Amino acid sequence: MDIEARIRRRRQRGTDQTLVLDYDLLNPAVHVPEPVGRGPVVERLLDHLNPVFDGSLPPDGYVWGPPGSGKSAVVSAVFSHLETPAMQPRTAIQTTTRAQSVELPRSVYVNGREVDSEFQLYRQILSDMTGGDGPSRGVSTDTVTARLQSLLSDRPGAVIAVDHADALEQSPTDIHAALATLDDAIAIVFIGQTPPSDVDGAPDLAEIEIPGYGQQVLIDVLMTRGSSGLADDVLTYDQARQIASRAGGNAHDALAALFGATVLAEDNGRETLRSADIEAGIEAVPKGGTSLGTVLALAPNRRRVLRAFLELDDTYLSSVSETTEAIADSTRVDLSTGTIRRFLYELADADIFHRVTAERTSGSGRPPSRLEPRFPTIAFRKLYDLGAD
DNA sequence: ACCTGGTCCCGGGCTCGGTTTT
DNA sequence: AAAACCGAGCCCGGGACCAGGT
Repeated sequence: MDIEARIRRRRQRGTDQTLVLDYDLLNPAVHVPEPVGRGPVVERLLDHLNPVFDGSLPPDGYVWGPPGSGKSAVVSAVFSHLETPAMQPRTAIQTTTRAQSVELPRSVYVNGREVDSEFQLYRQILSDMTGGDGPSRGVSTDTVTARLQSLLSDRPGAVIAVDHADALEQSPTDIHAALATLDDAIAIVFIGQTPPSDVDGAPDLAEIEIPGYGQQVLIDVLMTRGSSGLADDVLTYDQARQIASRAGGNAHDALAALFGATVLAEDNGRETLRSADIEAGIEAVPKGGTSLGTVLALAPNRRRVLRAFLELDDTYLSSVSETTEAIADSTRVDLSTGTIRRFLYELADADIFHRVTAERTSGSGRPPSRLEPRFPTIAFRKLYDLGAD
């Protein structure tokens, strides 16, 4: 384990907490370098990327599958390995029959959830290729694409993974149009949940479909992550099976449930997981809900609103207006009621809340609705509190 | 008719990066 | 070299307007 990870553990671990060793290993939004049980999928992705190892670019591709099937896990793992220095010597060795050493295409991984404008998409690619520095704003979108263009003009190009493509405003076709000037210099691998036939531009791409996890593999995922992230023997096989059986092949939901269960046990000062913890952990992850990654990628003020929401007493949850007022009173947020209200409606629109229309008993006007969270609540609360804001 | 909840949109002002002026 | 200026994207505030009820 690297030193950074050791320091992180120490900062996260309370003085007397012996249950959880490393929250990152339980966090479904954090991907591990070696995903469990996805070997065949990794192979198919490597097959697709094969031209990269000869210094040329593969065709554009579309990786798709249901939520929590390991798409991000596999793609981010493979792409991070492409960038390691170990990849480079091989080209030097193979140069005997070639004129000169072959420079491999760069690989770039962009998370569509963290990108909500065209500007940010290109900026993200640019800053990835230049090692972190790039304008955050203050320049035009055209300037950013122009810089990308000049950066790629004298290189073997780049292969770009655009993860969570469903979250982007632009379809693959739009992105191609916008990047048309550097069409020969880049290959894009889109990743999404929507079947290719329903995505504009996707049917023309090489397709890699990822199925959901099987029950047994999901148990393996839980046991592997649990054994490294938790103290010894905390998670039993039966408990892992209990979680897996309710997760419907969704590794995100399963890990979020385990995360929630351990937080509950820890908060109560226990050193083992009880059946009730497991059950409550599962309950705190809505079926077919929104992923932790999406919620954590929200702008800071929206996360604050969500955090404030999670500590409201039930009496303030009967209507959006009541909830708005209560959040406005919270010390966590410093926003006008109008803005909080707008945020809440926007979050409901983004499926982060579900709006339930109340069966009004009296009064006039349109009946109010109350908000129910559609994201893993316990896990979000803990991760928010661990973060610095 | 009237009321309250919900949707939509846009202008102001902020921050950041680049450019021109001092 | 420093300072002043400018223009870009983005967040917040808020208002106009629509929807759904008595």
